[in-house]
Amino acid sequence: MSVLEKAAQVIDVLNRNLGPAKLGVIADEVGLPKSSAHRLLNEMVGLGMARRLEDGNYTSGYRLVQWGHAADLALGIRQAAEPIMRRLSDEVAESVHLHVPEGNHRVCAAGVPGPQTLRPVIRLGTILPLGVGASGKLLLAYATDRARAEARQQADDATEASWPDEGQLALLRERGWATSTAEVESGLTAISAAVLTRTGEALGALTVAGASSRLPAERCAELRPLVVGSAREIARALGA
Amino acid sequence: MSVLEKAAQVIDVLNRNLGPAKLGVIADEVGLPKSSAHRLLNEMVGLGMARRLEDGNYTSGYRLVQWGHAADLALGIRQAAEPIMRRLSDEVAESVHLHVPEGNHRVCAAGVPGPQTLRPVIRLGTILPLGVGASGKLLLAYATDRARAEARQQADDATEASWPDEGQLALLRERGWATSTAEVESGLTAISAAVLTRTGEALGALTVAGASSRLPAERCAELRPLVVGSAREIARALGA
DNA sequence: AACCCCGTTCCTTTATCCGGAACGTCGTTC
DNA sequence: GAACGACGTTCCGGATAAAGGAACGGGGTT
Repeated sequence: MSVLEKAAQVIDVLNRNLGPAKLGVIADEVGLPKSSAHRLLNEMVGLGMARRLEDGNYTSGYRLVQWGHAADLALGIRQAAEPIMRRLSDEVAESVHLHVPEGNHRVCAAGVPGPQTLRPVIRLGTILPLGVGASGKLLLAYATDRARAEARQQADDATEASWPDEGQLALLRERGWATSTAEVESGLTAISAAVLTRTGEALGALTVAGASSRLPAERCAELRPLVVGSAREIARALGA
Repeated sequence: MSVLEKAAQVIDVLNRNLGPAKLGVIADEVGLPKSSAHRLLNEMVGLGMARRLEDGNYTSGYRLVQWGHAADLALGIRQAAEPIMRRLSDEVAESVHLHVPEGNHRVCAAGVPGPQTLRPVIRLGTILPLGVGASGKLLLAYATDRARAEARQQADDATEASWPDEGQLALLRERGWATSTAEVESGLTAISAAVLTRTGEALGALTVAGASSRLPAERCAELRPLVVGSAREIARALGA
């Protein structure tokens, strides 16, 4: 295993615990001998990827924030989309996500938490499969044949069983929106609208998601035009 | 030179250009033979640190966004401080920064851009020296003797010449605020207030910065209580 | 068609990384 | 207060991954 991969795992551990972690714990979780973990962490501290607190524990370093911020700017999407998403979130009083396609999966590129206590947690950069959930199916409909085939291959049995056929995908492409209930998780309902370029490619999928009890069919129908409208607005803001 | 360091440099190049970069350019800037750069980038793409676009160019990957976001949460400061900073920025119509001490320098931990076209650029994670600028001097005043000595050693000649003596530092500690004009850059004025724990340690320095022409002495005096008040509020929000 | 610029692959040398073992240091227990 | 245990740190020879020169492929240009 390469150093880079190990470093990535260490960072993941540091971030997962959302708090300082001891050397031993890190070494354990990554599956490294203490001495190796020690050497690696020392180097990472030197490069600013990690920090060492006075009490000896390790945490994420400023360099990660720097990189993330810069990468955000490079992607650009977040800056353009978040104001619009925030407004939508206020209007519908639910959490709003934006997923972008990336190879044969999708990545969370922006998110605004809703006012509810029970709400989907937003974690930027999280990878989710195509084909699952409202935005998953929607992005699948716009994906290349190759990405679609790969995504299907990676799907688990349950997902594979309910895989949308060509007709359904064509319908989704025509409408530009999708809904899902209990696909990603039981109790979770989502309404998703495509953010399209002028040429009809999908830049991303804008999604309102919340507890199913708060989002029955009629409420979804109410929300749908708002989601579709905001998605169009984001597309415009991106110059598409 | 270690792989990790090279990877960090590659990421910096990817972020600096704020746009896709070609293999050759990256290899060049990092000072690596093409074949080595190629191998490294391939691995980074595999780990999600970089992405390859259809046209063959490389960009930052989603993993960086993920890490940055998580590191932000881990630090916690930004979440607590930004709403207060946004309000302050609205009130004073200038850019607002928050710097935290880290070893013998300071790091930009949060920022809200002001409405002006001519305004200091905010780049999270940027490292600045102690002792220079309003927040630099302020944080220097609260720094440990060791950090102070190290910072002084690293200072350039001009900075060294105007290095604050013990008396000045004591004054800054007593007041809890500082101003600077043309210290970091000519034409740039800043007013900074310390964010303190209950025990009197500095968690950070809150700074309003803008063009000197918009911030003459009397305007600074006007702004000062607002900055100090917001800094106190952030301290309270952080549970200090 | 010939050329050139880039990216890609290959392969051996080399330098880096690995991790067990031994050591220090602090806090805990008897 | 001595012995123990947990945890971090240092060291060093062997294992391994990284390096980069060289040769190849392919798309665009003169």
